[in-house]
Amino acid sequence: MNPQTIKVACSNCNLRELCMPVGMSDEQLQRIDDIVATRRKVKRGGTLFHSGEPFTSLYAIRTGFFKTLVATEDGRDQVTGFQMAGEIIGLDGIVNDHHTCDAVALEDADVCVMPFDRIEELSREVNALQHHVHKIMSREIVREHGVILLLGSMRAEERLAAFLLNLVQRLHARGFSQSELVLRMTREEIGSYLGLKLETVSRTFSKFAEEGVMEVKQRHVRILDTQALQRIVNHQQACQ
Amino acid sequence: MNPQTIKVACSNCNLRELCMPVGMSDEQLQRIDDIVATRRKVKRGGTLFHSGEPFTSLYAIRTGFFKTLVATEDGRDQVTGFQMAGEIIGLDGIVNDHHTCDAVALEDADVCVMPFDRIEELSREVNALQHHVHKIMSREIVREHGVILLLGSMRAEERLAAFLLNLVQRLHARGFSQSELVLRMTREEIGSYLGLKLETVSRTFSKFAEEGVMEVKQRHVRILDTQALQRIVNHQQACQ
DNA sequence: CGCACGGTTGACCTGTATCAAGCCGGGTGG
DNA sequence: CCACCCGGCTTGATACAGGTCAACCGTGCG
Repeated sequence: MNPQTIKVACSNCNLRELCMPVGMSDEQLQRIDDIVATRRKVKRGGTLFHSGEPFTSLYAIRTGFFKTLVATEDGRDQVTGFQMAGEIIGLDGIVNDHHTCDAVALEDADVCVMPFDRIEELSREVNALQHHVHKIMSREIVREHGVILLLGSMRAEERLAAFLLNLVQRLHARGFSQSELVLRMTREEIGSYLGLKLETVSRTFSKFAEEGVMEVKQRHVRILDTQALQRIVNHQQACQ
Repeated sequence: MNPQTIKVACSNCNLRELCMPVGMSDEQLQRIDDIVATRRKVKRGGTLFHSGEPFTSLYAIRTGFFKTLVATEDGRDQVTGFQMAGEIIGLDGIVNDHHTCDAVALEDADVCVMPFDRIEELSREVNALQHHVHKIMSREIVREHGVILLLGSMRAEERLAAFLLNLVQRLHARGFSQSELVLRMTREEIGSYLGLKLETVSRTFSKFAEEGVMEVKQRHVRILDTQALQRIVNHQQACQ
C-alpha cells in the first residue's frame, strides 16, 4: 500500500492529545480527520519548507525532529526552534502567504499535511478547533517570548541549562526519560539557537559534566542533578 | 459626554487599515464595530495588563506607546517589544487564559478593548475577520523571529541600527518622518529589548553620532544616513 | 580502513559588562 | 523666577565572558 494514500485519522492517532483539541464529540472528531490531506516524509537533512515558498499548509509532526531557521541576506542564520512529534510548524507562513523560515529535518520525519484553507473552513464550524488554532498560535508566541528572554538576559550556562531542561521536559511529556536524552542536533545548531558559538556550547557541556550535573558523551546526555540545572537557570547568585 | 460611553466605530477609525481587514462590505464593517466593547485609557507608567491576570480581551492601541515585558522568578526582566498605534496586544494570553507578560504604557494611551470571545464568535461568521486574526498572530510570530535573529546573531551596533530602522519605518507607516523620531523609552528599556546594558546603548548612539550617521540629543534622533544604517545591519564586513 | 565531520580543548583576543564619576534638563518648591 | 534635585544620560577605566583561531581527537559512514 502506498503510504501517500493511507487514510490518516487523527481520531485514533496516539499524538492526538498533543496536537488536537480534547473533549470533542465523535462527529466533530470525524470531521477533524478530514483536515489531514496527506502525509509527507522528509529525510534527515531534507527541508519541509523553505523560506520564500508559498504557504499552503500547516504541518503536524508525527515522527522525527525538526529545526526551524531564519536567515539574513548577508548569509547569517539563526535557529529559532527545535520541534518534535505532536508539534505544529508552518505558522510563520500565514501572514504573507509565504514561509519566512526553513524547516529542516534533523532525523527522518513524517508529517501530517493540513491545508490551511481547510483548517479555516472547518474551524468556522467547530468551535473547539477554532479555539485550538488560536491556542497553538498563542503558545508559539509565548514560547518565543521565552527564547527572547533567554537570549536577552541569560549567560551561557543559564542558556544551556534552560535548553536542556526544556528539551527533557518535552521528551518526558512524550513518554521518554526525564533524565536521559539523545541530542538530535549538533553543537553548532545548539549554539545557533542559544546565541553562542559551538566551542562555548562544548565547553559548557564539559563544565556541567565536571561539576557532576550530568554525564555527556557526544550526543548522549544523562542529567544527574535536575535541581542543580534549575538553580543555574534561576541564577541563584545575586544579580541586584 | 463620558468617554467611556462613546460608541466606538472601527468603520470610521483612521487606524482601520492598520488593525482591521480591508475590503469588507458595509454590513460586515458594521458588525466589526460591535467587537469593540469599550475603550480604556492608560496613564504613562500604568499597566494595561499584568502577567498572571486573567485573559479576556485583545487590545488595539488607538494612541500611545507601550512596552511588553516578561519576567523571571529571580527578578530579571526582558522587554519583548514596543507597540504603537494600530497594533494589537494581548495575544500571549490566549493559550492559558492568563497573560504571561506585562504591558506598560510609555506615554498616555488609549486602547480599544476587544473581548476575545466576541472576536471568536464573529470570526466564525466573517471570513475576512477570521483570516485577519490569524494573520495578526502569524505576524507576531514572524516579528519575534526577527527579534530572536537580532538577539542571537547581531552585535551591539547592528542591533541598535536594526532597532532604529524598524522604529522609523513603523512611524513612517503612520505618517511620521522617515528620518526624525522621538524615542518614547529610556536607554535602559532599549537595552533590555536589545539584550544590551544601557551604557552600551548610550555609547553606540554616541558612536553613530560621531560617524555622522545620525544626530542624537537625548531622546531626539535625526537619521542622516539611512543607507549607512542599512549597511551596518547587513553586516558588510566579511563574516566568513 | 580511512576519511571527513563533529566534538573537545587550549591560548589568546575583543566586545560588552561593570563600576564609577559627572553632566544635563525638566519639574518642583521656595 | 530661580535654585535645587533627581532621573536619565554620557563617558572613562577596568574586568571578564565568550568569541576566535588552531590543533587534535573520536567515531561512524562509505
